[in-house]
Parts: sequence; structure tokens; C-alpha cells
Amino acid sequence: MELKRREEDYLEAIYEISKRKGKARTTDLAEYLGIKPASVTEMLQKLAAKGLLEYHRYSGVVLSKKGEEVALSVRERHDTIRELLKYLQVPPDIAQRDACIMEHNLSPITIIQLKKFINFIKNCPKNAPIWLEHFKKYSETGEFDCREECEEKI
Amino acid sequence: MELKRREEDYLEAIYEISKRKGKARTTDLAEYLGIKPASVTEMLQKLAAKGLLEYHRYSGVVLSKKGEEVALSVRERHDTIRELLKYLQVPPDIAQRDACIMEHNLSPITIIQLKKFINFIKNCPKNAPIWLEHFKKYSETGEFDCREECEEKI
DNA sequence: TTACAAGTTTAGGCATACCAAAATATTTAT
DNA sequence: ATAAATATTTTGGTATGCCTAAACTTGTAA
Repeated sequence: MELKRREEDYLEAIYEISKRKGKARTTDLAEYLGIKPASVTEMLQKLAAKGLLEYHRYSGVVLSKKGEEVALSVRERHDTIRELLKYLQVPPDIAQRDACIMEHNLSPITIIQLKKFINFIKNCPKNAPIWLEHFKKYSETGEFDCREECEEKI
Repeated sequence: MELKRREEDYLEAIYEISKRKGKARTTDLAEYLGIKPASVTEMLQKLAAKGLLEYHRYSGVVLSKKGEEVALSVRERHDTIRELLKYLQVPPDIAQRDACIMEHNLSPITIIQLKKFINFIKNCPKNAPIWLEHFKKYSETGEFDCREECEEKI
């Protein structure tokens, strides 16, 4: 089933809220998503019709197995993007917000490459690679700190 | 004036088409954007009302100064993102498509950091940094080629 | 020069996703 | 237990951005 980006947003939000509270209520979701409760109710009914969550009026909602699978995969994309932005020295709150914007509709290939880049940085035998330090400095001061090392090799 | 993401898409498309043909016609735009001509006409009228382009029925459109400024800034974001994806070893056609998805609504701070990262790579005294080669190899084979160099320093 | 083909616009509709206000259900305090 | 406060849902409405079909222009070929 083809999921719309806004549906993914809701599932992700429900997942995050449920993680803390056990279930997600209309008002929680409205606040989390920055919209009005009436709009939330509408969407919850749609998502329930698609079998992505359990909806009973006036109780909260809980994700179905399928809904949780979607939520987890969305969240994984989100975290991947956020981590990339972190390495690019984007401040955490902005990285969080912008990951929400970027997480939809990106090709799986792009996501795979982002993950590889992150893994490359994390698992490189020397685990805080010197060039990343150099980039941090460049980002802050505009100066290249890596002249010697760079010229040394190749 | 707050511009909608779709409006930015149109301006960017008009810019690209005009660059080649002098002006952009309804059918060109419809094809470029993958939608029907009727939908294009509608949006062109809205953009004209906002002073972003010159619209006269049955002729094509030309961007106004303001429209061109917007188009250029959108295109610059687009290119920045595409270039980042290139360095992350995303194939060019996918990078092109995904840049379209990502180019909207990202915080200026994120864009600035992407640019810095690209400049860091490009202008680093050694201008094809060794670690980028290593990432390319890692991306293709999953193997770290950088053990020695990495351990050498720090 | 006129008629037809190609391109464009208008008109009427649809889906998504939001809102405010009113109606309804639930919870809490007395 | 019941009234008041809080939460939720329903209803009717809006904006965006797309569509098809029909109407209208424009340019071109006979």
C-alpha cells in the first residue's frame, strides 16, 4: 500500500508518543503536530481504515503491527538524516526539524548512501577521523587545518 | 512574500526552460513538471498576480526580476544539495531527483552547512581529499582502506 | 483565405489536509 | 450522583493543486 507523506508523519508521531505514554491521544497528537484536534481525529479514522492502527472513539490509538513497521522505518530514515546533518555541523534542533522535512520520498538509494557515509565515519578504524575534525574547524573558522596532512599523502 | 514550495518548483522550471528557449510555454512546463497544461495555466496566473512573471494569454511567460531572483536562489539550493549527494556517491539521476525533493523548506543554516562541507571538500589544499577516495571505496566494497593513514595521525 | 491542427484557457470536479463551531462523551470535583 | 470542566468527534467550510472536457486562439498548409 502506498502511504502518503502526511500519513507517515502521523504514524511516526503516534510511535513517539506511545513510546512514552503507552498510547497516543488526540490532543497529544494535535500538539505534537502543531494542528487542531479535529484534524487529528479525521486522519486517525483514515489510518484505522487502512489497518495501520486501532481506533476507538474517545480512547487513544495504538499502532497495529503494520503501522508500527511503517513508523519504525520512517524513524530510521529520520535518524539517518539527522545524524548526517549532525556530522555536517548543523545544530541539533535544526537538524531535528530539517530531518522531518527531508525524510519523505527520498530514494532508497540516497538513504543507503547516507547510511554508508555515517557508518564510514563511525566505524573507520580511527573512529573520529581527523578530516572530520578539520571540517569542524573549517565550519567554524573558515580555515584549513589540514594542509600538512593533506599534502603529505598522494 | 511567503512562497509555497510548488510555486518555487514552477519558477525554477520556468527559469530552466527560458534559459534554453528564451521564454517558457505552457506545454513545455507541463511536460517538464509532469502535469497537464490546464494546471499550468492556473498556476501561471497566480504567479503573475504575485508579480513573479509576465503572463499574457497564449504567449509564453517570462520571469520578472523578482521571479528570477527566487528562481536563482532555489536553483542554488538545488545545486548545493545535488553536489552533496554526488559526494555521497548517489548516482547523478537520483541525486537530481532527490535534490528536487529536498530543496524546499530546509533551514538556511542547514543549507549553509551543506555548502561549507562542499567547499571544504573542493578547496581543501589537497583538492581530492584522500578520505573521500576512501569513502568511495567503502561505499563500493564495504572495506576500509584507510587503516594505516588513520592510525598514523592523532 | 480558410479550415484544420496544435496549443491554450475556462469551467466544473476531485482529493488532501487543514480549520472553527457545535455536538457529544468522559473525567473530575463536590 | 451530578454538574462543570475537559476531551473528542461531527459538521460544514477553506485552500491548494491537480484533472477532464469543452471552448477558444493561433499558426500553418492547402
